[in-house]
Amino acid sequence: MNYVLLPPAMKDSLPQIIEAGVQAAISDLYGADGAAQTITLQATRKEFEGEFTVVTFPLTRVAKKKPDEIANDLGEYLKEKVDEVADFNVIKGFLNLVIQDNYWKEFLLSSAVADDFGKASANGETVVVEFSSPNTNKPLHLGHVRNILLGWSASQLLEMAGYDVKKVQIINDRGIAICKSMLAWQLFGDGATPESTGKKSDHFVGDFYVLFEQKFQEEYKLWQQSEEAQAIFGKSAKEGLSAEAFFKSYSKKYFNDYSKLGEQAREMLLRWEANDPEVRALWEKMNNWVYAGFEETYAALGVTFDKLYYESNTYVLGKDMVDKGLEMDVFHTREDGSVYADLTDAKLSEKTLMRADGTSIYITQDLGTARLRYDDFGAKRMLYTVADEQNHHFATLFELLKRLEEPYADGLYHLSYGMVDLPSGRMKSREGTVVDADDLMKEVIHEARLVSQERAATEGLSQEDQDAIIRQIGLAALKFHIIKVGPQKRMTFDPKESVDMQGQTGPYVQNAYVRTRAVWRKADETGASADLDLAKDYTDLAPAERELVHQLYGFPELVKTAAESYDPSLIAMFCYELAKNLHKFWHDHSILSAETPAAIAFRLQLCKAVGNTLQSGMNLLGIQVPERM
RNA sequence: GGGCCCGUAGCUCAGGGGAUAGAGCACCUGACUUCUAAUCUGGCGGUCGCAGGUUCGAAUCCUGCCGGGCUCACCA
Repeated sequence: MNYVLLPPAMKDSLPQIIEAGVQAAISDLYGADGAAQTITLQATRKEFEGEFTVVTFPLTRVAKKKPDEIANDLGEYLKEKVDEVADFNVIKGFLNLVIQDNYWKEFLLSSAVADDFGKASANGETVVVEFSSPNTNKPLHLGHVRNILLGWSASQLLEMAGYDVKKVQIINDRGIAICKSMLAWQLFGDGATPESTGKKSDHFVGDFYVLFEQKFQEEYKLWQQSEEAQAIFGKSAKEGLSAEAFFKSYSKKYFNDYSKLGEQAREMLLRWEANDPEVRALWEKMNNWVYAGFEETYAALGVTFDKLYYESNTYVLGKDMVDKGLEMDVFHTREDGSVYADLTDAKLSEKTLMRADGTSIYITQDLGTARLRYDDFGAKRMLYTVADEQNHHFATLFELLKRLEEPYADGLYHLSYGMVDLPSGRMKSREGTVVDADDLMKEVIHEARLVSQERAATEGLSQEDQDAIIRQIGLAALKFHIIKVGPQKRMTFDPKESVDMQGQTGPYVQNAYVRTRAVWRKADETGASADLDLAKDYTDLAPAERELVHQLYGFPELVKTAAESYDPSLIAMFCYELAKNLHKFWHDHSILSAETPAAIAFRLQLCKAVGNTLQSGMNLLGIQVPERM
């Protein structure tokens, strides 16, 4: 990957320079093959002076000396022979290296201040990122929010790392669930519409889904009193099982075999599949309501997609993939005509891909959809942002595509993430504990408004501008709170903590950015110069200044790492640390009344670079930064 | 039962061979005449689930156990 990071004279990174220097030192001082040694290099702990630390313990064998002596040897050598190394100190076998101020200055003023700092040049590769992918029977909830933030951030990261990213979602727009909403609307809706009720349209449809479940439960409760039901209970219930427990587990069976409502819903699904014009029209009407609602939510979250796939189209796909598999002899036919793949040698199970009646199943569609996306975009990498409950499904899907020798098979990745719990436990739609995405945003924005009202920082701005800022702050709190947790981890979402605006939060980072902007506004007023040549005259960087520059220095590499591991939480942590150091610097040093004009210019440039980097970092997370707050 | 994931401060989370294990919240504490106090200072807080092993060095790697989650459909 080519990073537009350093001017030609600085094309080797500091770790590379140091490593080469240490290897040369080993050859020169100890007569061993330095190039054969792996050098352990790490960031210097902040309680010691220096930026990079060489761990000398592993070198005792080649050097035949004590760690402290080796560290001193190496330190002397590097200080003398490597321009970038200004000084060193040794603590218990750890060699801490201090980098030349000139190097940091050159880096800051020529690279870090650039608007595209950290951005890789295009690599000509396309990657498809799937995320969100909701059902159309109810509005988006907290679980979707984590999914969307992860998928979006991964997309932004990949883009910054040089990829051409296509953001897609597959919308589950068919099946029994939407039929339930449709039926409830038909039976109990009385011709109501989102307009007539003033409800947000996806919530309107979701409410009918809930209503269906209510009516179904009422019907079910009534049926449980019947002789038929009691007979079944008497016959099928195991010893000691209460009626309540039995009927709870029997619900699905009741829906399929006895329920009037169930029968009607299933009939609607059949009519849908038979392309019944009336049902199709209703289906389109209700789905369009849902889409309009989703659109609002996506817009509020600030996400967009390049292409939408609909299951009503893709559920027929995959049959040619099955044929291909049969031809290649990686899939096999059973006696009843059904098709399966034996994946037991890959520590997976035997997987059916086609029923005896020739109809396909879920995973078959996914085979076809993967191929369709490849045909659409030519992407050899595809990312699926889906909760970890589907780990096995994706392992199976990827294995199948590999055996089919699909050209993109090696570039498939399941961006798996842990589900979101509430402090009270798991979210359950049946128990009404699901946190709605729209409500959530409303709440954090409300909270941001309250905090904002105690301050006067945005006085003089139009109401519209103030509202926009408040929105940005509230959403920053929410998004940062979710994205700062590593994807793999199941997370507990406490609504109280999600509206925090102090400490390790989005608004804290935003505030650091705002400060870097405020000082530039003031500089414009007072006519303070930020001239680059003037800034170069600054000497003797303060520890807080080198710390900031050093941190900026790591950003491009971090973007690369985060993109490769699809882990936005790394960026969130970086933004927080950078903001923290900016705040500390701000507190300890004056910028516009620094000792010399050169110091003022340097610090202004430092603020600019930090501000730009905070902005890029936050944008990678789908978070905006305001100019004032 | 098999497979995968998780277990670190009261709570939410970082760290995934290297120095005395870190942040934030909460609690206690000090700092606004200044470029934004949504900030900064100090304090309190730990058998890194348990037990073995590998290593100069283990929260980190290996093995076994304990606890939690997900999954192993001709459901989606």
